[in-house]
Amino acid sequence: MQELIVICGPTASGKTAVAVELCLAIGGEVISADSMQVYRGMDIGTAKPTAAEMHGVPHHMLGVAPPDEPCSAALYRERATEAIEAVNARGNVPVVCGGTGLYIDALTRPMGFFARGDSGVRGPLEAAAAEPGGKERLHATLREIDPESAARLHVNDVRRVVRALEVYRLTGRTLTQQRALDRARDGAYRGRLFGLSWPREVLYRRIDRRVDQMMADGLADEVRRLLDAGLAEGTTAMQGIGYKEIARALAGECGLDEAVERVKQATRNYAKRQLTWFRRDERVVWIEAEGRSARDISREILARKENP
RNA sequence: GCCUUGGUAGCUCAGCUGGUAGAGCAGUAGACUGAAAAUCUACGUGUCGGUGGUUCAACUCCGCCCCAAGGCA
Repeated sequence: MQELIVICGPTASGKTAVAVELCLAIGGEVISADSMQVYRGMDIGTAKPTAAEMHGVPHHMLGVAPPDEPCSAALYRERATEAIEAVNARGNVPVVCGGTGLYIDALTRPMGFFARGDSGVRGPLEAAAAEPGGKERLHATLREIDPESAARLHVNDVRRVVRALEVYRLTGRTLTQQRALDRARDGAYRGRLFGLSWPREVLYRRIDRRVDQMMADGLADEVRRLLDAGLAEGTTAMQGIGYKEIARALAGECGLDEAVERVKQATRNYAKRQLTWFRRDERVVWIEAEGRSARDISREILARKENP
């Protein structure tokens, strides 16, 4: 099974530059693993690498989907797998780089992603959950058909409870049964994950600075362009950090300064969630990034890859 | 100088006819299988501005002082 190098870590940890350095060193091409960079027209707010930052290294899975229809981990895996195989065919090395843990797992772990979301099934379930006592009833229903999942999921985690019921209605198998089937299979690739690590306070300061830079680079204009193009608030893409907050400011709900503060706050919260995700992944080899150049870090990754 | 209103958790504030206090946010930790930058969970001892007094008991009532905002001179 092919081994995939994956550069991961929280937002603003410097993954992009490290991936590029690594590719320059080994003849690689970057496969982005980012749930927001896949959308077209969302560049500044997603910190999509610019042409200058790419240094001629080909990048894939950037801006490959229209922002008005949601992408998904399963869809991502399909497209990313195609991209990886194309890189292989060219005789180059695919280097996965991104902060969306689920997308990385979609490539490197056996995950079924059984049953595409179906609004005909999901809609009524969500409506039922919204009624008084509805969450409790749905959770009780799940407990009957799939006690293990019910025990695993909190009553308030409506999204996952609904999804578990949806999978059962759509496939006739419970989530627990589906997951058991997964365990018997292999993932598409074996992941060699390298995570970039920073002292928390330093990372938070980098985030604040980067948001200011995004504003200077024209984030507000980018959001306005998307809204003018008809992208509705509440779509998956518009739930991206930086987009939902600025959109509200543009609608006059708050000042731009206040929106910027919220973007920073939301980004810091997000970085922390990413850390929780990657920390529990036993495959991740953590690399101290503070005070080091991207090239230096990429050298360490190569060395560690050869001598585990 | 006088009057008024405030001073309670990192921040914004609630509260007590007197029985030593609690929300939201932040922070920290965790979860996560076709929405994942989403969604969900857990964690609250702080000189209740200071100091005297009344009281069995004061964050709560009274006096004085300090600080902030506003008003009057």
